[in-house]
Amino acid sequence: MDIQDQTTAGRTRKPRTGPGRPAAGESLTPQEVARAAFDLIVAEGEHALTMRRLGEVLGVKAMALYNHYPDKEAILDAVACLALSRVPLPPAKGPWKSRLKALCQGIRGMARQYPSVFRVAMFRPAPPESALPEIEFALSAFADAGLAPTAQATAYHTIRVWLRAFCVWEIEELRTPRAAMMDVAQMTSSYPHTAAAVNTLFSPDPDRMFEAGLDLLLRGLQNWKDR
Amino acid sequence: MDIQDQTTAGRTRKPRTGPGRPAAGESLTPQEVARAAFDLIVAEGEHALTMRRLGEVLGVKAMALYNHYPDKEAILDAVACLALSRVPLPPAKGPWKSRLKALCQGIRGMARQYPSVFRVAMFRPAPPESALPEIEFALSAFADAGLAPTAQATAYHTIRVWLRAFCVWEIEELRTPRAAMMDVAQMTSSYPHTAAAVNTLFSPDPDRMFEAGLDLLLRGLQNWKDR
DNA sequence: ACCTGAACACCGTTCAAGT
DNA sequence: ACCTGAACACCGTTCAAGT
Repeated sequence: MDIQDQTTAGRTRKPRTGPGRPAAGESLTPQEVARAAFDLIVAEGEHALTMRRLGEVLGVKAMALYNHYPDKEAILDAVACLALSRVPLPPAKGPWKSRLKALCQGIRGMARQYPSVFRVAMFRPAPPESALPEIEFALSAFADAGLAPTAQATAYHTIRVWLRAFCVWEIEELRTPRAAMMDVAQMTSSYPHTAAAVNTLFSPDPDRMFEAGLDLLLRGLQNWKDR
Repeated sequence: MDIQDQTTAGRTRKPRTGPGRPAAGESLTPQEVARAAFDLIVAEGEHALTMRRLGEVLGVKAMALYNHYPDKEAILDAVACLALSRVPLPPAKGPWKSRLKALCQGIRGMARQYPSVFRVAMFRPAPPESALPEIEFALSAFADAGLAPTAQATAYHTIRVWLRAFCVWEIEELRTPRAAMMDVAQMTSSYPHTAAAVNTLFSPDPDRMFEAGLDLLLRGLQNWKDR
């Protein structure tokens, strides 16, 4: 799935009446705006998304955007919604643990591919309907694990919260150069357990952390009848 | 448990009386600036923390702050560090599960008491040394659970990530009025598992979610030797 | 209906100048 | 060493005006 779309990337909005343009595209649409915002954040980071800059990309003055969204916040919501729609659902086959792992890996993959957008979208409330397929997929797997409906919902919530935060952590971890390790060894002299695990604590391997965290959660899920 | 910081709680900067000027010989300290920023965010929210406003609170012009911090980002880091220092460590007695629960409850309590600050501090990298007591406390509990050092570190990381994100979610959940429930029921007609758990999914009870999530993680920890 | 220019009320930060 | 005034290069957003 390639998200880069050259057809809209460098296009400047020329006066309508272009015979090549779809009729519906004679003026800006909210979709176009959201898409351009998404691409802009991908290309230049969250800080680059300003109303003026976004207008420029769309060949329009900043003020024109207010014809399609009430404010910048609404545009960011739309970006979050767009990001959510890009998460692929794996096939609903195989053991429940595999299905859940595949789902989580898909979300993590999106986070790694578009880290800036993921940061923005992360804790922004998205309209429920766009998340329903993902929710149903997860709940179905939990059902196969033997959980009652309420427990399914609780389990989904817990894993969702962990996964989103893990991805944000990973993005930050990969961004910052692992340089400031300095003399942690010295500081931990009076903390024996910390000293014994200092490498895993202060130079964690994201892949291992992902596997381990997911494993921990799925282990806890086995025979989890009481919630 | 009282989170108020005894060492600085009562001490306010010698009143720079009114809009007046500093008494001769007195000058701002980084501590004072960080503390004022903390209080300002608590009182008026993150958006209220601007250099000009913070200067005003301290009886000083905005530019004076740059004598003590290189930029606003550094001030936010200091606020994060301050927040971390407010988390009380429970007594290191009793079964390991109880100790971990108490630790998590303490952090959650801080989040609920200072939600705005918590949001700011959340995913901001704090200097490791200020977190060492908390880390040692947790690792010691994991050791009692029978985990090897590497597994202790992994478990700590996973629970830390989940807890931080849970608190951010809870803050958002409590802030937004549970009004937009609308006709989810209708939308879920083609998603049977989602429909069966619709109440827990879309009107979750934070307390129950906290208990359940923590329980899930601690359950997964039992006999978790392989990481 | 959609877009623009100009303006408002802000930002963080730099810099030269004061004490 | 610490603080200030003025200025710079931005923000999001409002509003009246154009088409």
